[in-house]
Amino acid sequence: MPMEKTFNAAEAETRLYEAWENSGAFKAGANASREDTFCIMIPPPNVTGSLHMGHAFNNTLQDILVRWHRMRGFDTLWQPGQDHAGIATQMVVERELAKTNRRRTDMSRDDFTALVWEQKQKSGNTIIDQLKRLGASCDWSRNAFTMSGAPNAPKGEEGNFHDAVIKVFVDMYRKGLIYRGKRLVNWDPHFETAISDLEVEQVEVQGQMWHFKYPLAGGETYEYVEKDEDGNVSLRETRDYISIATTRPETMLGDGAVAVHPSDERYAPIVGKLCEIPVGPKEHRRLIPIITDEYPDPTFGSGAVKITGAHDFNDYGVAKRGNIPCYRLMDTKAHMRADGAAYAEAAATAMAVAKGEKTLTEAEVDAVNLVPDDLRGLDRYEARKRVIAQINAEGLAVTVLKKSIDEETGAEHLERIPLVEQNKMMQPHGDRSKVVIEPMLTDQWFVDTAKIVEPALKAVRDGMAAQEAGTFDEKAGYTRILPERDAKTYFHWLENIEPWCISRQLWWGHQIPVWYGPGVTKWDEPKYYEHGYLTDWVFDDANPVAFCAPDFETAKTQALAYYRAFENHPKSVTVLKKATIHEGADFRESIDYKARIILSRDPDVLDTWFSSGLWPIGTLGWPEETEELKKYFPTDVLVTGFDIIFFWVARMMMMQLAVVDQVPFHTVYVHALVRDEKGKKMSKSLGNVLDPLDLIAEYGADAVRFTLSAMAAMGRDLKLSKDRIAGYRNFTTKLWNATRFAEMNGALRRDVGAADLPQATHTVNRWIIGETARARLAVDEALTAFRFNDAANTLYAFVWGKVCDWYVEFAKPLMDGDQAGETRATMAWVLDQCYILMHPFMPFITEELWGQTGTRPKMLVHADWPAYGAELIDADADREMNWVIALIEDIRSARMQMHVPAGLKLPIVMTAMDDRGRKAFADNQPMIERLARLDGMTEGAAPRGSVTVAVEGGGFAIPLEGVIDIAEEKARLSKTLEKLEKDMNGLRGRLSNPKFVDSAPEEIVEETREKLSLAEEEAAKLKAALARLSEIG
RNA sequence: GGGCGCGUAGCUCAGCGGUAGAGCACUACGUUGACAUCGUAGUGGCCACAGGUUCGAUCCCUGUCGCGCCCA
Repeated sequence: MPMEKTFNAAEAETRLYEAWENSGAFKAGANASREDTFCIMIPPPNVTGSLHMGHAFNNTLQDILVRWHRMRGFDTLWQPGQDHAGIATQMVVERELAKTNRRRTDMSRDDFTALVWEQKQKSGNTIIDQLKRLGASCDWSRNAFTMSGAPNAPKGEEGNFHDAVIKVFVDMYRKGLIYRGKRLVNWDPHFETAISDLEVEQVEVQGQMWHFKYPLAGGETYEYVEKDEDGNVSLRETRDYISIATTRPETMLGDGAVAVHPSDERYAPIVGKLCEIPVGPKEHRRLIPIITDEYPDPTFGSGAVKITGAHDFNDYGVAKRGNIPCYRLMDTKAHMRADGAAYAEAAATAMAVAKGEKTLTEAEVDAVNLVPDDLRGLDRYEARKRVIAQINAEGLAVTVLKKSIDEETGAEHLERIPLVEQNKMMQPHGDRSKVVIEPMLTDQWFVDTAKIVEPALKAVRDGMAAQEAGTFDEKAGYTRILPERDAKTYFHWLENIEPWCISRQLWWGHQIPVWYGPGVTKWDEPKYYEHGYLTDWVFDDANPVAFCAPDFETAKTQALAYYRAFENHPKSVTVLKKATIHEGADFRESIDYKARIILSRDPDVLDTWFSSGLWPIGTLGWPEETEELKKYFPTDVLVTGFDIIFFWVARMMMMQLAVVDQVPFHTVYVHALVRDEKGKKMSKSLGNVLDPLDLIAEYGADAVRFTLSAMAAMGRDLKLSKDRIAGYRNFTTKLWNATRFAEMNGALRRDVGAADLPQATHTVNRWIIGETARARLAVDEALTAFRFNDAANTLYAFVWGKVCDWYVEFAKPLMDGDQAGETRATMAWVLDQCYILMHPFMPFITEELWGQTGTRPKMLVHADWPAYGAELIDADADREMNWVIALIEDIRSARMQMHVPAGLKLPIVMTAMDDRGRKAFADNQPMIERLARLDGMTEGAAPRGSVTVAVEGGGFAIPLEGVIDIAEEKARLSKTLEKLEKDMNGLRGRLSNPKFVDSAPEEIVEETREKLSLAEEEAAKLKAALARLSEIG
């Protein structure tokens, strides 16, 4: 059955993908013919996600590497999977609940996570199916999930990723690499969870800055002096206050101090004194100290900064340095706190602290609610309004004079109004919730990154050094990041690493394997406790003890050991040594003094990136010593976007090194962003998103893939336009039609086995075999260096520019000559090579052509990648064909410029020619005549009125008496000559410079001389031709 | 403010010490045993600017001007 006229991508893609999958073509180790392994871990997409252009790009590159290695016989694994995307997934389910007016908190945690699992099972396959449409050759039988094997995972979600995550947490905890502490974190009031710095987006907003007066305690006054740049006094007044600027007046309630720069002379007289926070009930106004710190910028605002340690990162630093208490003002929804003792009592406590009469523990400070009773429970923005109103009402706002003119009377009014500056400012927003992040002092778990960062830095330092030195070794245990620029990003981040907050106040995720029991305070002598027991110890609820273990039973064992270690005084009635341990919701409620101890599990879950940080070992079955782990770990290449170098790459490096003491991969290839054709980032709100699936439907997956690879210049964003994709779709059609031509001419390998190299004698055939070898070398070299665009462009130029444009044309007249047999064999071989070399880039059409053109022992996906190289390049054939091509191009060009009708066949006269030229012409005369539209060649002098074609080794004349426009031909020759002479001048200039001849490398000088002599030769011919023309014209 | 980049043909970009390449777009002409999703020919560049190093700079160095991105 003859081939269809074009490739039907939509029909073939599904069919071919199924054929690959059904035959197990993508399974780990499929087609392996050598010991070497090659393993890529997919960057796990969110389980609720769908394929976007970035994924398409990322996975196309991975697939190219994977298919290339698989064809080369490597034992290859492309490990797929998805991550559970804590916040994002929980958000999807909560949004779904909201449709029926339900909330997560209306149900139990287990019921909620069951719903999330349902959602996962509903949407988890979407992205997998999409990746399949792209042609991704992952081993889907090994598909992994970062929550697999979690305690309440439904059937079909078994696996041991959960075990791996928990084991790592426990191990790191025991090694002291994980700790819990009260820290200022980015709090998302919408999701009511902490999020990491990396999940915060800074957004520029129009902000307002209020200026308030903090009166000095006891009505004290001081001389406030301002000086200009020259040191002259520009303002001097007596003040009884210090002026503060703030963008967040509601946080004034939690101020612990006012800070000024130590060098700021304006405030020197009042440093160390107390001032009053100008808000809250008058009778309980709090006093706070004026301190010095390097943080305040004397040139900004008033130079004095209020310090609210619990709600601002900079202030937190100042508070820590100055030992200033951090009073938390808000609850998890960022509403003003409504808990704890009444304001009067809280304010009194805070006063005592400020005066140094009292010190509080961290927990005690946190219990102090300094929100005045009338503001309790309000939203933070509502509270802000009220605070401002109260201060203004009291006349404690800094004011400015404002002039207004009465429109009727024309009278001027001057009034004082509060100073409110309008400033652009950066405000933190949650990248998922889009609400304003509230810095919040909370208990969280942290990875002590400072302790594990060094090996991760060293591995890449070593890898980059080796790369630089050209001694890079994949097995050396270090890692390189390509392009180099991204290694800089990596270093920069890791060298300035902050502790990593890994706890999230979510329900969906790996629950932290820590159980809390009550602390124990032990006395030297037994006392009668309030319940009437005689005892030498008492539980201390405020300071619980943590037991970290993989499961409750183990935690229980630890707890027993812990509690029993408290020796009991012989006189004690209660005996801790006989303590029993139970698991429960809240140990505080369940303690009794017969030492029945309740352990309650930390409700928080781990940051998703903590689990995806273990992706390389976790997907391979760690902590079990699986075959796959032994075989494929460390993996080879990670292909990822630059935007998750911090999120993921750095953390994988740190964690794999910390857990198994090995780098997870030897090479990280970082690619850039796919943008729209105008260079804008694709975003839903801009509406400029190109959906890869639409593009695949329109142009075929091969065209989309090829476009992405052809544009994948390292480290450069790619601007994607449909025109470009259409161009590469045309390329697939070109290959298809070249095959059709071969089919029509019986030049296919039907029923021929492996693609053996044909025995070619004709120059044309020897030449294209050499070109094929060149292409294979270039593709391999490019892919080895991760230069996907070079590889793709090499293939484009070879298939279209060499095979289709020239070889197929040259072959036409050979199809019924003496060399017909070898030409058919060569064409079949060349096309096979095209399919093979193109397959990693365009898997579908090449597999289809492979199948349609012969009965093959294996599918193309498993075809052997060729190993031939320079030995197939025939220098003589090369030279000859290049001469022929140049001649044809020159004749075509001359004809076109002389306006010779395209269909007119012309005779040609060889005016002079060396032996090599004669041979080249004779060998290829039918092709030259056909492609240059010639009709017979004679030798002799150039006839009157002919155009001249100069080639290496000689020249031709094409008689055009009557057709030729002499002026036009003169212009044509002059133009060429002019260009040539310009070149020659440059070359002569260089050669006549003794410094050039002396210091430039010999081969450059030689090359320059050759160029000049060739140019001179051609120029002479052109001049002769011009002279002839002058005679007649 | 700090860091990392980028300014090359109308557009999108390669190249990165030996006087510039591709694709698309554009113009003209279309015939030959696959292909109009095509063929042939052509137009188009002080390689941002100014200095420096070098026999030689689009390429290396310094500065200036524009433009991105990341982190504050």
